[in-house]
Order: sequence, then C-alpha cells, then structure tokens
Amino acid sequence: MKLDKRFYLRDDVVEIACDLLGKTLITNYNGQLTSGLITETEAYAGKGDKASHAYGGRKTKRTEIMFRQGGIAYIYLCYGIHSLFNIVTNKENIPHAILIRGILPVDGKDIMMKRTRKATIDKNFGVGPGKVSKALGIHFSDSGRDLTGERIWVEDRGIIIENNSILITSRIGIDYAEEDAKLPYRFVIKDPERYI
DNA sequence: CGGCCGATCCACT
DNA sequence: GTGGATCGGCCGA
Repeated sequence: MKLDKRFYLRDDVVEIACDLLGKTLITNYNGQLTSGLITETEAYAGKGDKASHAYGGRKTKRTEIMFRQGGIAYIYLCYGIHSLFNIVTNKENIPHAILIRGILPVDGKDIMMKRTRKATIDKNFGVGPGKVSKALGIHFSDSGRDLTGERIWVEDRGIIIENNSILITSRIGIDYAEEDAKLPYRFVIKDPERYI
C-alpha cells in the first residue's frame, strides 16, 4: 500500500506527477491521522526547467533538499504565509520535484476542518497548494522528511484514474519561466468526487 | 545589511 | 476582479 523508494527514484518526473493522481497523501501528527486523495499535481523538472527553484543547478540552503535522493518532502514558505508541499524524485543530484496542488479529504475530516477553521467541506476545501498543507498539518519545518516514514507518506489504495479523466495543462503562477511556462506539466483529475 | 518578491488565499467591492 | 497579508530566502552592495 505505502509507496516505497522505487516509486520516487524513477527518472521521469512528469510521469510520476501523473501517477500520483488518485494516490492518497497521509499525515500522522501526534496520532492525528488525516489524509486526502491527490487530485492535482505539477512537475518541476530540475536544472533545465526555468520554473524550478533548482533551475541552472542553483543550490542554496533551501533548495539543497531537492538535490537529495527522491522520496522526501521539499517544503517552502510562499508569500510569507503558505507552506507548499512538494515530493522530491529521482536520484541524488537530480533536483526533480512535484508540487501537490490539490487533495480531496478522506480520513480525519473533522481534524482538517479544525485546522482550516472551516465549518464545512465543500468542493474547493483542499484545492490549492497552501490549503493542502493547512488541512494536513504540514509545516515547512517538515522539509527534508522521509516519505517512507511514519509522519508523512503516500499510499496506493487501488484507485485507478483512466487517462480520459485526467486534464493536462500548463503550470500555475510561473509566468516568469518564459518558454517553460507553457510546458504541459500540470495534471488534474476531472470530477474527483466519484472516486471516494 | 537592506530591499525585494514569491509554485497563494481570502475578504471585499 | 482585485488588493492586502506577511516573512524567509536570495541577491547585490
């Protein structure tokens, strides 16, 4: 069930981003188990991708995480407010990452409602990368955490997403990336509610 | 050391 | 549809 290292160590980050649709992202903080079906992802293809923080091999204290072996979390603060959760893939020194942009709540809905201070779970509850982290309780101090451990992990619960149920588009909020802004690296499940 | 700005979200018009 | 919140990281001096 729990995805192992081999899933994350593959070469093609775009393929892995697509494969993550329909998998379940789970966190367990102090026994508070929460999870959601991954409904939206974006691939960031490392050194050659102008949209990536690691473009050109740029390695800093923050982005150094992406240069490690795949299967760990890369989390950073955006707009001073939002922790954005990424999954690092590929082998060491190839800084590929996948941004999780949307989930559909599955386990621990009451806990997630408390974390987000929402009274209801509507269609857009877990849509948006900042909201994913908020709902699952992920903090940027979790950056570098192993995703085969007991705090944050991804499971395959046997849900199959057919190709014709996947929308492929360009990535969001990366206009600065020039020609790479157009790459079809964003994957979204159409009408994900039917899978839970 | 100072200034700028972002892989966003929400409230408000 | 729009603008304000809010702060760590990055870059240039």
